[in-house]
Amino acid sequence: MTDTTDTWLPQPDLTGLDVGAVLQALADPVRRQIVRLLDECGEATCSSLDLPVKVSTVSHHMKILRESGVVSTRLDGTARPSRLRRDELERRFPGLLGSIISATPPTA
Amino acid sequence: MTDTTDTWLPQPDLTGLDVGAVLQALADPVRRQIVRLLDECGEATCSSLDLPVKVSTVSHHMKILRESGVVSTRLDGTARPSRLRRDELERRFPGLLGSIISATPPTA
DNA sequence: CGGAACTTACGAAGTTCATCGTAATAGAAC
DNA sequence: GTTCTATTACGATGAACTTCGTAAGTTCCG
Repeated sequence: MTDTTDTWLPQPDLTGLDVGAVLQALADPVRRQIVRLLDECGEATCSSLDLPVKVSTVSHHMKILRESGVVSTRLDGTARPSRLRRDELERRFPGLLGSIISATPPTA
Repeated sequence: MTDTTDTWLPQPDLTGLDVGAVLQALADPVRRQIVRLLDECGEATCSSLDLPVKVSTVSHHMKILRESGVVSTRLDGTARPSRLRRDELERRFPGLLGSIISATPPTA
């Protein structure tokens, strides 16, 4: 995975990560749920996630997560599977993502 | 310090800390600045902090930080000095506070 | 080519939030 | 007791955010 031949949607690089944007992204409960689900399944599209909001809203949240640097989104036909940027986040904000995931219950 | 004879304003206990409330509290740039300043000076009142907002606004932010469990506020005459709940936050969300503080520049 | 499926951009509605000024409260000092 | 200072509660205002429905753009497949 992480095939370099894949095409990706625009996203900030490691040095461009802003702690304010990341925290604001993770402050929303739906987005934390997305993060938790991606942590479990590895990769998912907006429509494949089981969330209590409409797909267009999930797409909006995924965009915020991507632009803040929390997730990467790959182009695969009409699908846009996203995954966590776990290693990069860990390097930039050690412990942050892990604490949040382990503190986010499945029913939040 | 942390004299048990002191009186404190109401605050959630360790098990009552909600990751959503903490992240929402730390998502605001002014509140992150307060956290950074408290990390430096140890304890401070609303009026003693050098911030680009009015004191009444600082009081509002300090209340949010206190109710989310990020700071403790002690009663000392008319003053209400607050300090970080560093150890408790570290036990509940390991690495979170440190990552945020080190990623929050003095001019944010 | 034509249609179906997936995603997102856009506009709108309702809510939440940051900020301020003012007023009220509580302690300290005289 | 009175006055002064420090803090906070309250109301208002304007911005930002979440959510939705709809429409538009892409890709895949008969």
